[in-house]
Amino acid sequence: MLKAERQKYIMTKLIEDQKVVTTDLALALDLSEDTIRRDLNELDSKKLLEKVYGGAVQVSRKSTDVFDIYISAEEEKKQIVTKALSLLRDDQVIIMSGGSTNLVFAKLIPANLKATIYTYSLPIAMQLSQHPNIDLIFIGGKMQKNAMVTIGMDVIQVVSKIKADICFIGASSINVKQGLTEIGYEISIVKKAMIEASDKVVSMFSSDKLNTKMPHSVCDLSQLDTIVTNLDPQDARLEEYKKAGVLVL
Amino acid sequence: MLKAERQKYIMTKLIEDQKVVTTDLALALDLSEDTIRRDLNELDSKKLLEKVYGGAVQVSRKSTDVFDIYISAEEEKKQIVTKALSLLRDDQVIIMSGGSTNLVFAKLIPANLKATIYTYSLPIAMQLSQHPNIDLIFIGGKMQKNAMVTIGMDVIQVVSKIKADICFIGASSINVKQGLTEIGYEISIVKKAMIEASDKVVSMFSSDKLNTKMPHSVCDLSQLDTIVTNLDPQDARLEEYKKAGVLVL
DNA sequence: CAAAATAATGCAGTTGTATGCAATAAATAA
DNA sequence: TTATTTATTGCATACAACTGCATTATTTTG
Repeated sequence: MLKAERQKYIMTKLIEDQKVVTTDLALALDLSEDTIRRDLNELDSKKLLEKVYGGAVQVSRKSTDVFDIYISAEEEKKQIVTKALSLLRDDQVIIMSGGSTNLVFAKLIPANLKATIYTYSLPIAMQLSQHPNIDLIFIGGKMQKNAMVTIGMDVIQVVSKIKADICFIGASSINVKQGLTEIGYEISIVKKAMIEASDKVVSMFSSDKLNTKMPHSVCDLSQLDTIVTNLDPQDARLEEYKKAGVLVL
Repeated sequence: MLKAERQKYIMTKLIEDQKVVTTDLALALDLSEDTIRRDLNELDSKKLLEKVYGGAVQVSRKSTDVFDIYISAEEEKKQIVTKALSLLRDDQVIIMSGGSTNLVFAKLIPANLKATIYTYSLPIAMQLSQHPNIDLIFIGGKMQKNAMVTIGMDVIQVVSKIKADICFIGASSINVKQGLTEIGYEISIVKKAMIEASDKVVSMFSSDKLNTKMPHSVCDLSQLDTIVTNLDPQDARLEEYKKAGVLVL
């Protein structure tokens, strides 16, 4: 039995019984108590449980943040979205797609901004529901569960009736020739509708998305007004995008 | 045997067994462990699996709980909703209102249940998006931000078109004369629509809601099929409800 | 087609990790 | 308090993983 497997077992048992006992685990897994203790210490230091004399108990939930989604390279994303905050104005109507970059953006929207935001992403809606001055409208439909966004015709229908000032689109892939492309067909058509519905189109992404390609086209560069990346706008890698008429922040 | 073929085999085995062991794979594929390790490293860097000491395991589905909402008296609520799990069947169409009791219910729905669930509560949708076998449909509209639910005509319109087998309604207040009542007008009409749309109506709440009253009527007792509380069904406080024809769990 | 470049594989030596055991320390229970 | 249980520490052993290198396929190029 692998160590990782064993620790998973311990976590499962912990959730079932609310606690685990060192000696019981050693018996059940046919291992020395020392090993179990080492596992418990490890899991404890990862804050996945709390070690106590004789075993371990569940970790008491924190309460500062409403939810707990892992965001890779969060610092980098903060830098990106901070640049985009300058695009926000009071009384705008905004559409936001899903994606962790947009989620970071939602977290950083200043508390005094008054605006109307449409979104179809659950985490973003959760985040924005904490904001005191934003009118929030969730676009319903069938959920794509892993991404926690709604998709399909219901979404398209609602989006196509919005008259938005600006939309913020997450990007899976972008390159000069094909523009924005997506891995999923359904997401691609939703994003097309977002672009149709908005006066201004902004996309935020990190530089590793540059010059990559996915199967389903969203739009070409001419339809993007602004892109925001972690690179300096003067960076050579962005040269071609600027030539195509896109504003680079 | 091609490398690609081999890696496919590894991925298949990983899904079957939840894990793979380096030495076993080397034996089964008649290759050195080094080669297997190189494969595992490759697949790891593609994030298709997670390499661990001795082998590899499946990529950890984000932490079990995606978010972190404080639920008062969670243990009591667990006891209530556990009783209600017996009402669930495969292939049902279900509508769920918001509320922390329903959220606890959502957490405890067995992983093997296959059903379609409509909801207009963000936390419940987040929770259910973790469920492997549920078709989830979110009912969009304007968000009532403190409660994290959508409300208004958009919601009513969608709900009134659903043909549901069963709905689970959280209760603010219930008493024998007025039935279910709510503090907010908008929520009350959404719940009315839910009841219209469902063959069977279930409400779960703790006993402190019994014999209390709010301004806006939802329905009277005759429209409720089942109520689920923390009390023993034989408890005297539930006598009148049973006389009114409600099934008490 | 042959030659060259590239990739894949296995091997040996080294490094790192996991585990159990024994001795000792700390915490709990009587 | 003492006795008992549980934890910690250092150490030895076994095994897994990594490194660099040689060998063999495979692909690319002239």
